[in-house]
Amino acid sequence: MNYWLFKTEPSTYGVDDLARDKVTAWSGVRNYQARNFMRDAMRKGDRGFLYHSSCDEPGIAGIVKVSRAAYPDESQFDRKSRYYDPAATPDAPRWFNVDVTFVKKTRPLGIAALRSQKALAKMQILQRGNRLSITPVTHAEWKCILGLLV
DNA sequence: GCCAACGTTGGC
DNA sequence: GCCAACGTTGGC
Repeated sequence: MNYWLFKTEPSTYGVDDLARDKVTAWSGVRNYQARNFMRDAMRKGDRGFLYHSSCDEPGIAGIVKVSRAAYPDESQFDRKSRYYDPAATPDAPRWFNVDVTFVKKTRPLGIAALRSQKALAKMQILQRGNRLSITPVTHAEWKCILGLLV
């Protein structure tokens, strides 16, 4: 089983939205590296943190699980969507998404608290200039953060 | 609002 | 294929 971090802006779709929906297609990812993580490396049953960015309290806000492996992202075919991609066709989809299921809302664990942990020094989300919306989390990082949430 | 960092675009 | 310009991201 692998661990991941899903970054999202709570003003668009945050942990409370997922708690309400229970499951959602993690669509709209338009970055090749992040797509490749979903398409090539994510498996059903993987776990992840939900991370809130571009908000008052950036940090970890919830725990999720991957409930369906990658499949073509419907929004790439939708002309009305901001994620529409004219170069994508159903026969040759360019973008993929997994389904993410709500596990639980955590107490907010802010970026400063994360930075204060030596064990998390190399965590991708904390690196300078990081912009990837999906990043792998190591088992050690996962355990460290779970410990902080107890 | 600022600024650093990064990905994408497009001219050549 | 190079690289400058541009747009976006995201913490502060």
